[in-house]
Amino acid sequence: MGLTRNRRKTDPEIVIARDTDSESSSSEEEEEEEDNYPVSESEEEEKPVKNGGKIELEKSKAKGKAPITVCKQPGHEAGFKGATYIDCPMKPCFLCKMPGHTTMSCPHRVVTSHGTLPTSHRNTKNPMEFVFKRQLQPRIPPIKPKYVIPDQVHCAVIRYHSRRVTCLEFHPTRNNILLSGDKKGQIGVWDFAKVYEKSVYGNIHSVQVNNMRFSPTNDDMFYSASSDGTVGYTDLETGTSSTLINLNPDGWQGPESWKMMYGMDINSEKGLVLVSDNFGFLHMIDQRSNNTTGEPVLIHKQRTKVVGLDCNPVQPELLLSCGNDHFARIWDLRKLQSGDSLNELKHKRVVNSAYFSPSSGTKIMTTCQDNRIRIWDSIFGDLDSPSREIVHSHDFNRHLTPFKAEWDPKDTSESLIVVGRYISENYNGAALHPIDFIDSSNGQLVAEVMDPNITTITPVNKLHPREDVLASGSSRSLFIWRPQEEKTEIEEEKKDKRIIICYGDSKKKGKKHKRGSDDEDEDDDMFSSRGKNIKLNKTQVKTTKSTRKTKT
DNA sequence: AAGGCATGTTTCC
DNA sequence: TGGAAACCCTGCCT
Repeated sequence: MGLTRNRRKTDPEIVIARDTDSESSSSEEEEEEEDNYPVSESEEEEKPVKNGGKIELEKSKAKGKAPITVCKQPGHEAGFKGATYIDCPMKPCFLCKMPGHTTMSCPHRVVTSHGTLPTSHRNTKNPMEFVFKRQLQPRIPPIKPKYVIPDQVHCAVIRYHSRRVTCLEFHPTRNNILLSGDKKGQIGVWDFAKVYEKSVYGNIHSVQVNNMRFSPTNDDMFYSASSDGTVGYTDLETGTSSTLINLNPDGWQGPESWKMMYGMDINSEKGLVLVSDNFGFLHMIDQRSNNTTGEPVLIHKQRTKVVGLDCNPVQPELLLSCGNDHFARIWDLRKLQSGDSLNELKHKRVVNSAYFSPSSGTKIMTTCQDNRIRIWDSIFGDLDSPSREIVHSHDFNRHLTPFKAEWDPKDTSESLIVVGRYISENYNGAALHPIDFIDSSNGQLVAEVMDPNITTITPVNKLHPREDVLASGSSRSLFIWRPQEEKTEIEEEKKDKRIIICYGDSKKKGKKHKRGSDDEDEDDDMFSSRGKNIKLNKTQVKTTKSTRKTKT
């Protein structure tokens, strides 16, 4: 049953254009931009001229050598043996968090149905459910379209950001413009059609960008919410930015009082920018005046982060929020009052994201830190328990941007979702972290997308609103994936020029990386060095083609 | 070039 | 309740 393994069937097409004309010209361009980066944090100053964005694979191997003892029992350990993770038998399964088995033998690890849990005690006789079935169901095509999976790296900017990517946003009308925010507060604007056209705005925020939205009334402007406690309103072309809210007008008074902006969405009907903070409050900005309206409303537990906001695409007065108090909540903006949500969706752990389905707005999907994606098939039905729970590895980790499962906005059946996977899989000796496409209506894994050159975890993913394009942020790099295409030789050639490698902090001290020195093995970028590594692994199995997975 | 460690957030007790 | 422990895949620095 249609599990397509979207791994390369042929040689990886992406070649790093090192020392070619195109590449060096790109690096010139690179420099120009990077000179404009403000160096805001002192730690940045101390960076060495050249840092090793080196070979993760070796690292993980190294890990095997220093096993972590995770229980008191002597001899019990956990860690990587090669590319395979071995768990401590005393700990609950790393995937589903249930005791009694290890990750390798987890029942949710079955290849085809990536661990859907059966519906529990659903009340199918609920009248609202009936109404839903009669009135709304007919609008949803019963036959699922054939999924087109963007499974090939089409272009990339390696080490584009100086810190890990935290959020992505496609331009609402210009198909090839991608916004990316990072941990440091910088925002990238990349035209991925003209691959080399990109810029980074470093003075909008001082720390982590958590969410970005384009203005529905002016395509050239976007909002951004940041952990610096501000909401920025920025001109896409010039980077000229104004601050619409600042929750820390008196500056740093210690961690107890420092406020941060997390969730953000726009209610275009009312012309409101909705933003949520780390103290449990919702703030509103009037788009016309660019000023706050009304008082902040407590929508989640006091002093907890409200990480996500989502306005219903059909009924914009319906707001979905989620946060660290283990709840997702549905609100009616017309009668928004603290404690007065329409519904409370309880979770076992922190809820990283909660989204209405993109076209009908009648489904809800949440990503929770208990390694489950939850689906409610109808907001009109029984919301006490989700319609489905899909066990999926997307653990919280301090080094990673929290994972969020995202709908495919183009899938009219509202079932295809994309989400990065935390736990690695042994693909012919290489530990890779695929990006999973899941049919959320049944939990089936539709495709696992990966590239042997990307060995980092990819927690940030977004599907294009109109085209078969996936954008993903992995560590400091951005990737654009498209479906496999017929390859002409011209295409092949072009591909060489589709990967941009940024030498990041190298120039901070006015010193250039050793570009001119005809660097033999100087590829400190992840794409090429990883590629090499994979080759090593391939030779082990005596083939230079196919990185076919050897999973059992 | 292998190893140390800063880092933040959540859960545990 | 607050303080401490845990943390499985970062990335930088020595």
